[in-house]
Amino acid sequence: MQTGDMELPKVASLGEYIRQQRQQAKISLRQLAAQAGVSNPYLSQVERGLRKPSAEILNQIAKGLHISAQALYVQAGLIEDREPHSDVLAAIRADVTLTGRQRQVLIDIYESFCKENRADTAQPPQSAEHLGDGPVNPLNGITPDSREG
Amino acid sequence: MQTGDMELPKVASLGEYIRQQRQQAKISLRQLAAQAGVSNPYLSQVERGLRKPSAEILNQIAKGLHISAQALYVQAGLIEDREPHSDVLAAIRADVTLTGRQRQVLIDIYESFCKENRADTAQPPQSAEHLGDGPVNPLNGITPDSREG
DNA sequence: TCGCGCTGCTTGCAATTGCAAACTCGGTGG
DNA sequence: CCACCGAGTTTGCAATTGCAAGCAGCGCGA
Repeated sequence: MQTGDMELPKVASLGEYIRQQRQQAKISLRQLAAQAGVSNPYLSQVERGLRKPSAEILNQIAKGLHISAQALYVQAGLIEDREPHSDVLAAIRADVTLTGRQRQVLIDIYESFCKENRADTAQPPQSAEHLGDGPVNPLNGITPDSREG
Repeated sequence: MQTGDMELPKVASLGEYIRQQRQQAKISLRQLAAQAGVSNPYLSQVERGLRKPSAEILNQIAKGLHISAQALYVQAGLIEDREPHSDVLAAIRADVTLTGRQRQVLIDIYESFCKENRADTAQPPQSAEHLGDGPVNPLNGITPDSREG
């Protein structure tokens, strides 16, 4: 492929995304490289968009970052953006192993994170209104089991 | 040539899957190669597991086969079929609006909750049960549903 | 019998991946 | 001052990807 005109920006955004996630996780490039099982110089090049990592490397990086490989694939433009942001709340509510109190804690934390991010970036990525904006009733249909001490 | 089929088992299943899908679609190798935008010999090698295609090629092949790229990635072992434990973890991991740190916090909290609850039900961690046939506990009314939807 | 087109497979080769080693820049302590 | 450590980067190099060209087998019409 000699005509490499439009290939660079794609991976650039991927690299920026990786770097962003890494810095938010407060770990160094070498640390992430070790956790992901890739070499540090290569990770550096990937983050700057100089190299286009293979799927395997991408997967390892995702593991090292503790994020889903799908998120990276979407960023890399390798798969279509499925559901922009899945129902974390729905999954939490549907988890029968959690006690009502635990459920409430998770929901509170998640919503506070969403709010934090919306205030932080000052640019809402997509329509995230249906999360904390509306009158979300975390206890709807779920009786707070007082079996938890 | 002695066809050493089992010499390269890793990608073999992926290649077989691609070939299967192609034959089910009733198209020739060259046709699929053209539709996917890859060379025919390379596709041949991929189908026989002699080459490990990059994510881009995989994506193009998925497009040419009119199947989801995710299916191919799963077959290639590049993404987990799904988290065996919970939908909550999957949802958290798939949420691209969270930062890595936030994600880790949520995961940690959720897992600690799970552990806490496991201690309640007195279920030991992973144990090789090939010796005694340790079946299920009779009182498990709230076993984590290990089936995805 | 040829030739033609189609199937898939094998062979070199340019380009790229991914790594080990070495390099640069800042901070800390002797 | 210099040694040391950790951050990220640069530099060659082995291994691999992915392709163009060419090869062998099979069915069909003349």
